[in-house]
Amino acid sequence: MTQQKKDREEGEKMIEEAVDLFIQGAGKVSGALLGMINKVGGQIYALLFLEDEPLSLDDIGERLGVSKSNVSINIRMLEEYNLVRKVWVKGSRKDFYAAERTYPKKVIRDFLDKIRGSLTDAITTIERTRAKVTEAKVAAGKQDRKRAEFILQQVNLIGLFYYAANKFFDDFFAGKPVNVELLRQVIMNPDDLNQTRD
Amino acid sequence: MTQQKKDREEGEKMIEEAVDLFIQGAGKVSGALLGMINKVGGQIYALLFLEDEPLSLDDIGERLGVSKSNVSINIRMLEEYNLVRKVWVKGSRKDFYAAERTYPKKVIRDFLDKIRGSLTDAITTIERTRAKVTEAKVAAGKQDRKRAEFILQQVNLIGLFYYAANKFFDDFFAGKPVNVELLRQVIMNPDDLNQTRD
DNA sequence: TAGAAGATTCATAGTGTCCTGAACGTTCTA
DNA sequence: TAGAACGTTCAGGACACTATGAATCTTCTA
Repeated sequence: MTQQKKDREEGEKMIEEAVDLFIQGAGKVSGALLGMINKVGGQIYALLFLEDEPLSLDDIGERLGVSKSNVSINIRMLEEYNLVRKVWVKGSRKDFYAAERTYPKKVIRDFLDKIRGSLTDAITTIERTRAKVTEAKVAAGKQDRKRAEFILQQVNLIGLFYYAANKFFDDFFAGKPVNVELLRQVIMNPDDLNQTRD
Repeated sequence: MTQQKKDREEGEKMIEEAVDLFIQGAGKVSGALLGMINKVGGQIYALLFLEDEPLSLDDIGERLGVSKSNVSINIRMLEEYNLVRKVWVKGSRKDFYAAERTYPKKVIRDFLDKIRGSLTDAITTIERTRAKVTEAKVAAGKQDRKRAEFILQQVNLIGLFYYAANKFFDDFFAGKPVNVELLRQVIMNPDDLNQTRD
């Protein structure tokens, strides 16, 4: 075997190792994020993303060391997320899949939407609580009225953050200029702002 | 019983219902977020947050309908997050707890830090993959060199987003002005940017 | 110093998610 | 039309997370 041929084989091996690295990383990150895509889902996407040619379920399962049924389920999820599309390959009865190249757009938007959903939930809760306490205050005796006041004050305090965060997302998605200062002020302590100045 | 007294009792009942509402919402939101604080943890914090006086483990467990051991474990977690502090109450041997009023600052920062951690992981993976493929390209034969090129192109593509997101967070925490446009461009489709203009 | 009061730890059980191989249904082809 | 080639579904098992009551540990006090 010539030295050149040895080099070529070494090169191929290294490429596959690099892909493995990428797949592994993708699995880790997907698994960590808000329960949208699980580890194997992320790995499948990563594999297809680095693959020029579409792959079959068997290809994917074999490459990732994962059962075909698992691949089947996860790839359907990826399809629903529009992260992957079925591709027809001439002369084969198998289904082949290729990665959509718009990865971040879709996933990240869904990720942000999920956070937004939590913010909306929080604000709804805040509003409802405020309304109910305000109503109760009217009927309440002196003692309870004081308690109601305190609760309202606390609820308003917590509202500060959620409204700021919500406004940030709204503006961001609406394409408006966003005011980060509002959020920064609510999140950071003044100390932190000073000490991180460079 | 006078009408006034009835009103007062009604008022007190409504206030407690409002607090329940708030607790319920807090549990839901906590449970949904990145596995930092679980449902009961969120509920405990919510309860203490609306309570003027500090509460004991027994108080909390009874109010939330949850075992004392559960409260014990969760409150320790809240203490570690600096969301709650132990308070000494004259004349009692029990531990009492009160909510820190700095809620959003700490939790939200940890939340963002967790996202940042994922971004860092992703970027590390991207860098490593890039390095390895680049190295492999040298030794590779013509065929593999093409594959290496393709992989590099793909990795760079995905890097676009992660670098933009990472820069956003860095600038945000450093107190620098942030450029949201970069992120917007990577996440949004041009269509979306147009159609959401108001 | 016994035991009461309080907090924590532990073994156990419930729950949800994920993965697998086997069973199944469908479509093609010899 | 039998059977091969596929993809999907399903029952069961592994695992992580959470909640519970009992057991344990610690501190106070009668």
